[in-house]
Amino acid sequence: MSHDRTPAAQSPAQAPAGYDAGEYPVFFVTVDTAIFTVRDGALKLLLVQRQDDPYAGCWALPGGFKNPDETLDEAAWRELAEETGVTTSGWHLEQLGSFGDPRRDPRGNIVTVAYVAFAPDLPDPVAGSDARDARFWDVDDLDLPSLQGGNHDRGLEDAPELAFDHTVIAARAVDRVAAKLEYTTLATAFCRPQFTLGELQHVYEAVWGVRLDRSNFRRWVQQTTGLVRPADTDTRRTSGGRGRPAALFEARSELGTLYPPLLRPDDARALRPAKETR
Amino acid sequence: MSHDRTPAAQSPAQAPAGYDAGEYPVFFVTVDTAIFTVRDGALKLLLVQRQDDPYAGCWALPGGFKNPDETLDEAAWRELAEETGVTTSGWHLEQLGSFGDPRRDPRGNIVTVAYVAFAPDLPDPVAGSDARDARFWDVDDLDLPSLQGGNHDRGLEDAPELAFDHTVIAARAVDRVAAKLEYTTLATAFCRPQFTLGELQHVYEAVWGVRLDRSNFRRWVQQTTGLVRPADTDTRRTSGGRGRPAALFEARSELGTLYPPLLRPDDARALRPAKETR
DNA sequence: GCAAAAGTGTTCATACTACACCCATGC
DNA sequence: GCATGGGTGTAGTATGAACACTTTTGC
Repeated sequence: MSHDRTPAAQSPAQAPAGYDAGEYPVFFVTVDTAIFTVRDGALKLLLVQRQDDPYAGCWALPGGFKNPDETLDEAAWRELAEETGVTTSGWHLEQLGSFGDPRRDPRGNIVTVAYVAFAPDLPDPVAGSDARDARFWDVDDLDLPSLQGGNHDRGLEDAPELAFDHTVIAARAVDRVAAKLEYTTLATAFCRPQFTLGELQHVYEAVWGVRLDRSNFRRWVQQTTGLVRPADTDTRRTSGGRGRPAALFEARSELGTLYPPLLRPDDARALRPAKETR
Repeated sequence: MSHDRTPAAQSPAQAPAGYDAGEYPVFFVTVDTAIFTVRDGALKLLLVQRQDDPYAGCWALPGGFKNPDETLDEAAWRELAEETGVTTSGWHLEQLGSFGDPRRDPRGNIVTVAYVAFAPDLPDPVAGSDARDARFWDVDDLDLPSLQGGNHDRGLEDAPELAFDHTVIAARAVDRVAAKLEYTTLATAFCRPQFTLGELQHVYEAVWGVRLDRSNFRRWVQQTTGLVRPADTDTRRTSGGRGRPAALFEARSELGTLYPPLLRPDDARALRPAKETR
């Protein structure tokens, strides 16, 4: 769904009920979602290649128009389902921020509300009817601007060209993910229902781009309340099939605050932009 | 400005340029801002009392309609200036989130983008033409819902009744403030250009509702890079006029990330809702 | 002198870092 | 056996909490 599909429209584009036309300016409202997953030791972002103008051929975050009879969250869930086939399951989906620059869409005044979603590991996406292609991109292969005015345009060869202001949105989204790993249980959202501590550690390492000490990571996870709980089953091997089989754990709650947090080393803050809205 | 003033409208409320009417649903877009200050050792929130229906007599966050020719940030700054008379100075203003429940406004489909602003200490606000009154409220006197499903309706006597979904927005805003003190330089935004370490500590104590050890706070502030810098002037006494005069400091930058953060004690997390978006 | 707030130092317990070492599996 | 990843322990250091003491002002 990339801004070009007709939503289940029921009301014509007049002024919303309750106001006379002409009283205040009106806007289209869209919802765009940055869907992340961790695969092959790297953080991946789902992008769809646009079929039609504007920005035909460019890559964009999946999104669509808000309906008058749904909340913003519901619109994001609906678009997520349409895009990935996911039934409203245990995924984590949260609002990132809104963007309303009048020049952000050449067609006119469109305010978009950006969301961020986190997926364990996904079957490869299918391109929708309005999309030429759809795939997960390694975020390190995207040419995203640094949030603190650093080096945009790193001279990447195969970096896709992004539509609209989606480079800005994607950069903010990547930053949000990295920041939230520190003080929330978000990392478990990238794992399947049952996971090993090694898999969980790989999430942190992939998102932050660092190596963590296995022993210390273990200790931190287990003494941090509300993060994981041992699964009451047997063990299985993972990570290829080598090594000793690992114990399984499961996430404890939906999304909680961690105390103490796991602060990334400050060199990991430099690589991926640090400041943000949280 | 409380949803009822005509913005500097230039385009009639038809579909935005570039699209045919009827193609997609349209919405009004408003901007509401939670303006905080610290006064008398407590965190205060600016509310205006509505003159007209809906919710006449109720208190609301100051806000207004977005214009078609401005970004969301610009709209928030404009409303902030209209409300407080502040020229676009060094204030900190950031987006909180958007709310688009179709039932949030009885007049119809209005999507609002909420902002949070931080003021050092403000001359008392003047009620606008559309407002019956305007004043700072102690956040502890507001009946805000806990974000983690806790105790709403604490049986406060003089708690004002809030319009629309502004209890939810205000609760999220309070939570955002408390969370951002931990790992950003936000606390300095509540201080005047030059301040003492005691004043800075009072900000933390007021927002978190705790007492901090003076000695440890001092040490933390001074060893944390990028938070404060000594002002090159003489000293002055503060806090009433008692005690030894204190050295003055000034904020170092706009809004930075703190490393290490100053984590509030976990009992302070329970009082004010903890989880949040950052 | 006394109260109040600023400024400095010291102690002690805890938490974090960086390793070293053993275990269980596939090949 | 060997490579690979899981699991446990430990010494040294850094960090943070609690508290004692001194200094400078107003009254």
